Amino acid sequence: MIKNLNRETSITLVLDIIRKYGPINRCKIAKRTSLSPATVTNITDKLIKTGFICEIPTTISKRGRRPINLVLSNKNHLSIGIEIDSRRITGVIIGLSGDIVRKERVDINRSTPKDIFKRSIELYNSLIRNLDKKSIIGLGIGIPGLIDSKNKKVLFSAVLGWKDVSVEEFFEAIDTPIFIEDNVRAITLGELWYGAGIGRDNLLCIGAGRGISVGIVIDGSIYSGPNDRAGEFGHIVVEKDGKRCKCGNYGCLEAYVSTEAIIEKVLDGVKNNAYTGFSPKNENELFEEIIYTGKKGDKFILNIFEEVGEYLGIGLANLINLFNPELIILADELAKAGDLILEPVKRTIRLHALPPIPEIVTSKLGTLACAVGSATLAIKELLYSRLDRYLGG
Amino acid sequence: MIKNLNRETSITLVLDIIRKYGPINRCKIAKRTSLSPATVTNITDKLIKTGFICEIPTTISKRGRRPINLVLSNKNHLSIGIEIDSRRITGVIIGLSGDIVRKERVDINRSTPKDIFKRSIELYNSLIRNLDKKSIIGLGIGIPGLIDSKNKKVLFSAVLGWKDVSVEEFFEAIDTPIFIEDNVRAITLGELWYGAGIGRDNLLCIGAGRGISVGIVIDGSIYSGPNDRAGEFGHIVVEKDGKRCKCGNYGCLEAYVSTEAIIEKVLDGVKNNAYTGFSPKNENELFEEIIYTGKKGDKFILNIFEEVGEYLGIGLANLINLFNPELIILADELAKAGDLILEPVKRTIRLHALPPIPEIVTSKLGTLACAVGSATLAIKELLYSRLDRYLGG
DNA sequence: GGTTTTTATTTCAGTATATAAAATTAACTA
DNA sequence: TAGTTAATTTTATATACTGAAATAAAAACC
Repeated sequence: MIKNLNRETSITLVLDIIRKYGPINRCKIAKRTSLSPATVTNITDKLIKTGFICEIPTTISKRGRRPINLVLSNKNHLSIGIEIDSRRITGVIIGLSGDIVRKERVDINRSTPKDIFKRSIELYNSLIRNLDKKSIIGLGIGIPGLIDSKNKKVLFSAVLGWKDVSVEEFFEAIDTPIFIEDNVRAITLGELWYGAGIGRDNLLCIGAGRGISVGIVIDGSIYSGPNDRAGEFGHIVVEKDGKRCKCGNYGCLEAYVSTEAIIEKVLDGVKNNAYTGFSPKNENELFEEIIYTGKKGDKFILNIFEEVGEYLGIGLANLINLFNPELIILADELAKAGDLILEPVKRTIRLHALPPIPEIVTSKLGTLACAVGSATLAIKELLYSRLDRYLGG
Repeated sequence: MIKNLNRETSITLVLDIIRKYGPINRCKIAKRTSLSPATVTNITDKLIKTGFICEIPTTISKRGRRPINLVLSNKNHLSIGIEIDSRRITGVIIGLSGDIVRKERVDINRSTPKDIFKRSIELYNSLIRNLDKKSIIGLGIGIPGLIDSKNKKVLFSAVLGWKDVSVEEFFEAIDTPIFIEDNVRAITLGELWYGAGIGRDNLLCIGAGRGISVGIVIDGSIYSGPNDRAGEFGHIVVEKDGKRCKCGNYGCLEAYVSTEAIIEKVLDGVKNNAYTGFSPKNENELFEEIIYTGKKGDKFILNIFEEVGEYLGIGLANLINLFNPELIILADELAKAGDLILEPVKRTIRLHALPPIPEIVTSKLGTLACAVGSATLAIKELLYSRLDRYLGG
């Protein structure tokens, strides 16, 4: 049990400031936390001794004693993150400040939970070879679908074709805390702590791939809703009595905006002899090929992104009107399209969203976002809930 | 300045529990706050001495010493709330537990800020006659429009026809802290603390009248967004390229769902000899008359509510998919329609929202919601930020 | 009816955290 | 070299929180 609640929160407060605004010196931490400099000295001493943070030399030269900057340390505590999707498993090791220490990726075909988790454990073991096991603080796993992260269950995953899969049992052999999360929330956390969202407190992260959902950051933390069902962006209605969606309803955003919808449109066009330079080659890389052709200036493809962008723009305008975010990050597959999709999106937003229009950017962590974000799950848990175990001994 | 941050937060914690779950005894407070019983005794002693809470006798009879229940006290601290809208000014006095001590309402026609605030001050003085001025903790004012509550400015109000009105100067004569807030957020706060939302932490409160917006409650507190622009529910697009909205765009929810849109539809029908028993009488009470006719079973009116309800249902389904709220409260003018609108709304929601479908209810505070919520602004500020001033001396 | 059990609350001594104020350190400057 | 400025640390102090024991107040038991 936590022996003293206040001490815990003060330490977390300081760590939070260092994470968000580091490198930062003790004086500034004191100001930001409204703790006294004396307290900051006490806390940072402990944190340095336990290896969470370290001092780095300052070169700036004003008058007075030079401030000593503090940053999260990447040396003593490492976290592992694994992204599972239908085509591959991606693993990373990151330090507390989000630096990627190692990364590995394996392609997969099989898709039974048992097979996939077996490959995941192989990947985990490969990643941590030669590492001091004491430095590993946890393993986070990002999985597309409906996740019960508290009970470590995959309730449903359309992409993987899973239903009611309990994750914990598969990882019994691994002697480190395990965390699972829905892939888009993992991406959101990754971008918030270590990516495009650093220093922001209210942002939305759009995970657009086969499905489309939104990671919601409110006052610096991820909002999942009381039943973890928040962020079902794909099924908001943007056109009453519109196109039929896979969910059975009509006019859902996902019916218009998803890699599948785009691929379908393109293939339809090709089949009907549309004027385009696109011809499908690798079954598995269709979307990437479409983007490639689009970026070369293919009018047919450009038009499709124009259309899709308009729908996505309406969806984002709705989000802006509701959430008034500082920033919107476009992530996952669709983000690969870059300006191809961003341009029409931004144009539509200007028409439909009430000002202020937030910045809209693509993912900074790119294809590693989910794995990094998953690793961040363990770091977050450590910094917010498990600190005492490290500070006590 | 707050002398000791930790003490402050513990006291607030305890007060919060008493507010949300009171009447409640010290033992249960200790469990809920994870403070020790000893600490709870200390804190509650202080709170009793300063008149924030009081003990009430317990009648239940189990084994063991009877618990002593604690509740917020209505005796020593009172808050005034005033709602300003285009047709009337409504004032209430409430105690800390939300009990309405007094209420008054005046009709107005004039609408210059100066006139309206003059009437508001008259109302204020009338409300507080014979009261011990020391017991008054503040005055909250709810105003429809875009409010800068920090700087106490009305940036824009379509309903009142105001732009850039600084509120503070008008109330210089009043010697109590003043708070202003957008009317829907005030309603939301009122319902959350003292109305249909008691004990809930994640809910949405739909303020539907001439305009339509949503008060968002996340983890027990109201989310306004970094620029106070969150909740612009009226301008989310539910039908791409749909009906033109006053804002200039097409397909906004507000174009379909608002008292104005309903009145317009009804009058149109009457003009075109629709088969209906409705005939407009009092220019100012049109909407109430429509509801009255509808509740009598008039098919024409019922159909209109059916149509409008379908649009509102789609809007709410979108909110449910995004926010996964525990509860949705329908408030303001449209709430007066009750089941007339709730039935079609619920039906549409079942079609378009992903489960779990939250409870959907109408405002509990009714026409006093905004005034009560405005008064709550002062109470909230007192409990969260001004406690030390009372506990110190 | 008195004793025991149960539960709620309070007392009290001890611990530890935060603070203010003063001291120290470490730079630059005149 | 002394003076100025700014960052950090030291020190003594105050106090919030806790655990454990004590007390209070009820019902249950014999």
